[in-house]
Amino acid sequence: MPTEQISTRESILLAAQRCFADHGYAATSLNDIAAEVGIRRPSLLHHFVSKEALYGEVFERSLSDWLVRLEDAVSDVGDDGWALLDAVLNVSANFFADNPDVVRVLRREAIDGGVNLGIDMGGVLRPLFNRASHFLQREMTAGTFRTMHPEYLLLSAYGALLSYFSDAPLIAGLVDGDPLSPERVKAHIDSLRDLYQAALRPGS
Amino acid sequence: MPTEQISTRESILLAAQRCFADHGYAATSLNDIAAEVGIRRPSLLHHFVSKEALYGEVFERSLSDWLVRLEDAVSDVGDDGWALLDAVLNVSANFFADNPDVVRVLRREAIDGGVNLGIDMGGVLRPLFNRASHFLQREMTAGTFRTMHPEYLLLSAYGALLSYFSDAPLIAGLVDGDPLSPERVKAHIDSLRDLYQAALRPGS
DNA sequence: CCTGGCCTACCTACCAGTAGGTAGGCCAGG
DNA sequence: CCTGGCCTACCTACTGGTAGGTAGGCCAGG
Repeated sequence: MPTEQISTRESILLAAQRCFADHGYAATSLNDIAAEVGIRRPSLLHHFVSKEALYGEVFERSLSDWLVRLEDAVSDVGDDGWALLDAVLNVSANFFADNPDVVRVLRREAIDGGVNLGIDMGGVLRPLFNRASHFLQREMTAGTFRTMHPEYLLLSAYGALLSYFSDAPLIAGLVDGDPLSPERVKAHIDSLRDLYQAALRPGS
Repeated sequence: MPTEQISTRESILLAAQRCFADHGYAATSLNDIAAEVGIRRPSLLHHFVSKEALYGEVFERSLSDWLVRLEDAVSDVGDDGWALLDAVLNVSANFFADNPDVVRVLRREAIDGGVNLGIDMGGVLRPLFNRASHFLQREMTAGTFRTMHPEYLLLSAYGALLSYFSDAPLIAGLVDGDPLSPERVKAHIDSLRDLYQAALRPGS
């Protein structure tokens, strides 16, 4: 197997992802990214036609990286509602913990509405959202889950899951120790599972 | 009673809050804010010594507006755990719904870690966080609430509550209708209450 | 009453610095 | 020889911030 040395283009994408995650689109200059890679700005623009194009590629990769991981997880598990829920939680949380830059890029875009650069994040996520919503509805009518409003449940879960990672910089100032350490990430996952199992268990 | 016309300084703060909420600190120019007020940039800098100072004031007001509202709510309600939980949820959600710019400013700062401009958001929130954590712990050992890890529970609730408002631009693309409409906000509050009541009810 | 001085609030004109982006040259490897 | 990848040098647009000036309100002193 060949020693897979990453290309300059790939280095740029990685550096850009980190910068965009740390400081946002506007506060990141192409000089910052180029410096991190170790080249000059015009050389960077040799690989990407514009800052916007570079950002677009970073964002698209971030989103699709998460989605394919999610897709794999739900396809692996059978049709058991609880197992599926657990798989989605586990896969997402571990992915976010391993890729802290991705989640901050996505969150920033979510706040902006994904509109500023012609990115339609809602359009991409909507089918997934509807699918998850219908799944929950089905399991609720089947009696597997307690009946709740599936859309709001989903949005709450999305917020609870994502915020721990996107707001890690703030949370680091609230608790002791690194919130993204394996132990703390596991504790967060366990807590979320416990929360939603208790809330969705039908008896009550 | 005099017709309280707002001062230029106040107009600047309001315009700045909207701009910073919509586009973030770096993507907002003093020209944008000044134009919204209807004055020139140097006139704006007559009222605030620098962009950073202006942002600092906007942020501080945003945070303290929320905190005093919260403080009022918890002081009004007695020592009943469930009522307190409900009050915090209601007051926060309604405040966020009425002040959608505030929550986006705060969320942006949370992602940045509140570090970029010398703002120590964690330091301000930590006492509140600890107080809430101890409250939960007490109620759990007293048997009012089911036993969970209070800190992670708190962080999840924070994320679930806040994200609905901070990510409203994205959510607007996921569901039909304005997520910040009174009906949808009420539905979100009801859903959250239902979720946490089910999760925290001791029997199970 | 009015007049000079001081104040606030605003303006235009300008500064240095930095942004994203382009033109064109150098050079190693195929 | 030519192409890909990198460079320096440059451009225009715009940033936050400053300098200096003006219009008008307030107020004490003559």
